[in-house]
Amino acid sequence: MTSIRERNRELILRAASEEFAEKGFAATKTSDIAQRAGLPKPNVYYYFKSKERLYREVLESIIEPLLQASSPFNQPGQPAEVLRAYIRTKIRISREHACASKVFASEIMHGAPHLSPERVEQLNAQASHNIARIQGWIDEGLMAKVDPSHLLFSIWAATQTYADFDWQISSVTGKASLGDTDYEAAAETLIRMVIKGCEVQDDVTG
Amino acid sequence: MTSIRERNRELILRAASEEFAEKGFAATKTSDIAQRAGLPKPNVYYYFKSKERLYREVLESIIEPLLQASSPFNQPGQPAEVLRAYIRTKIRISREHACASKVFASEIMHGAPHLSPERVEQLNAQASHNIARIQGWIDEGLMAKVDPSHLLFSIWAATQTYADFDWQISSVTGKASLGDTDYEAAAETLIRMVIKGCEVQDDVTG
DNA sequence: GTCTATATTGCGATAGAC
DNA sequence: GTCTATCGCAATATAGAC
Repeated sequence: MTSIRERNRELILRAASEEFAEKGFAATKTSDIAQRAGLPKPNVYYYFKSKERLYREVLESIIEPLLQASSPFNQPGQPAEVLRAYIRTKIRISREHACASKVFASEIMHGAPHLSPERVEQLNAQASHNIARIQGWIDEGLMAKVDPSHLLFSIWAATQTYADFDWQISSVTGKASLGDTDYEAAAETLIRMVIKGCEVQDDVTG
Repeated sequence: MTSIRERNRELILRAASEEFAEKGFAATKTSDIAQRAGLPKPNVYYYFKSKERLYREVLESIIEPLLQASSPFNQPGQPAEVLRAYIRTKIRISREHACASKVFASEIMHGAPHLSPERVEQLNAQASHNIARIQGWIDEGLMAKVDPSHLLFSIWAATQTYADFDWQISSVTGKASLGDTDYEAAAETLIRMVIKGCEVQDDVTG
């Protein structure tokens, strides 16, 4: 059973994600969020104390999926399998959590002023773990000697870009929005660059 | 001879680039720009009519370098040469025009509301040209059949990321700022992924 | 719990002295 | 051409009726 409270909170959170993603934190008006949610403005303040706390909740909503995306790195598996799964998951997040993803990117771009040190530490720890795992593969001779950090940065950038720069991608491709086949092509292209480009040992492609 | 006028304009433009890059358009206060430039606030309005016009000038300052970056695609050359030169130039822009680059990214992320249709058209035309050139190489059998658009998006993302997400990169690597060797490693890693990953014909790496 | 009507503040922009 | 002092407005936040 979903109470009115839960329902309204959900409506506001969704509207806020969209508004913050479109215009950024500072440029977004709480009245616009309320309007998009179909509720009067004071409700926004009633459910979420302030614009900033609402923003923090939107931000928080993307962290869990983001950490989850690294799960392939936390399980046993061949390098090619792990990297493939990771890239596919990252692209899926860009697609399914496009708004929150964009809000997160904008936050990071401006030095993460609203992100708690704990969260930052958590994300960094996962990143360090992934980098170490890649370095391990290199040491075992399972892939070429590339810089693991820069490899990871490239994967982040290339997957995030489908959420962050959707406007540019639409503008260049002429498509209003990307479909299944586009995301499939995006994943294929990046996976190829990583697996072949880094000579990752792989039973499928050699 | 540089007049006071030119000098002050330059000071304000530089300060504005930094402020806009750090906080985004809406969150930036003209008083902060003035303070950073070491000038009183009304001077900002005297030289640049409004906050928005100042912002547009900052934005404009990155377009020329950005279009310039595609020059390898506008000259004859082997695929590997062109791609290598392009990637190196894009990374250099991320480094040398870090602030304006970030402002541009933020603008694009929010749907380019301040960018003139002419500029958008210009950038899209160049992008289309680059994509067509890559497709040409594929048709000639000079590289593997990858999706040229997605390849280009990946290159944009992976090179821009060093400007846009500098905070994250510092945070993960633990370095306050990247040096020559870091940018060199970044370029090497990406070039490898593109050339090897897309099986671009190349006399050097085969 | 919900919403109308209002308080408050902070910032973009300018008038006018030098 | 430059800067001090101030206006006006827009947007966050709330008091208080229902």
